[in-house]
Order: sequence, then structure tokens, then C-alpha cells
Amino acid sequence: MAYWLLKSEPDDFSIGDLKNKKVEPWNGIRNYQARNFIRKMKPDDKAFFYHSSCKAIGIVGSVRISSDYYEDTLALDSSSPYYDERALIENPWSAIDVEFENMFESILPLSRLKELAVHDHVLASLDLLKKGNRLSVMPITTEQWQCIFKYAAL
DNA sequence: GCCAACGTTGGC
DNA sequence: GCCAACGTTGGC
Repeated sequence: MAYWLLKSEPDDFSIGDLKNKKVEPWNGIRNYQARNFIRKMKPDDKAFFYHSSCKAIGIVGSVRISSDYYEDTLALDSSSPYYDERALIENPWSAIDVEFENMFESILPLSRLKELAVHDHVLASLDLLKKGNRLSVMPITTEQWQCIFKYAAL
């Protein structure tokens, strides 16, 4: 089983939205590196849910990967903001389903993670904290997964 | 709104 | 294949 971190802008899709819906497609990824991580995901993998580009930035809960990856058909829908006219011929994008697992009692803020990382070498190794890392899908090691859960108030 | 950092595009 | 210009991400 592998672990991941998924970023979402909560104005578009939040952990609360997923809690209500139970299972939702994770689609609209238009970055090759992120897509390739999606393609490595397997059912029962786990992922942290991260809120980005908002007031309260940080990790807010976790989800379970609940499908194999499949083609992101939003790329083929000309009315979708995620439409990509090249996807039909040369550029298939991928999506996956995620199932709500849990919401932290309070957000684990990015600022807090940075503070903790000063004295925690496991957190310090997080890709999320590396300068300039903008990937919306990234792998998390087992060690990092457990470490973050330790700091998250459930 | 600003801007650093990275990704993508396209001319050469 | 290089690289400048442009677009996007995302924290602040």
C-alpha cells in the first residue's frame, strides 16, 4: 500500500464536500508528473487531503483511493474548464476515485508543518515543504504518513 | 495583488 | 537541443 498527498482548492472541492459525497472522482489534473503519480495509485492506497490557495492552508484529513486509474473524460468535454483538445489524439489524462476516510478535528497548517520540520527530520524530508514544489499530487513515505498522523488532532 | 519557481511552447 | 517568452501554481 502506498501513500500520497492530494492538493485541492477548497473553494472548488473541499474535504467537507468529499465527506458529503463519500466518493468522488479526482480529476482535472493537467500536469504530467502529477498524472504519472495518479497512474501509480492502487485501490486501498491512502492520501492526505490538502487545502491550497485559501485562507487556511494545510492538511485537513485523509482519503482512500477507491478505484484503479481511468481516463479523465473531462479533457474531452469542450464545455469543461479542464478541456484539453489534444487529449483525444495524443494526450490522455488520468483520474482516480477517492473515498472519504477522515477529517482532522482541526487543520494541520502548512505553517505548523514548517515549524515542526525544524526539529523533525521526517517532516523535513516532505516534498510538500521543498521550495518551489507545486505538484498537486505527490508521494508520501510510510514514515512521513505516520509522522503526520501523530501531529494531526483527530 | 505580488512574485518566486516551475512547466510548456515554439522559434531557431 | 537550446532558451526566451509566456502561463500557472500557490504561499504570502
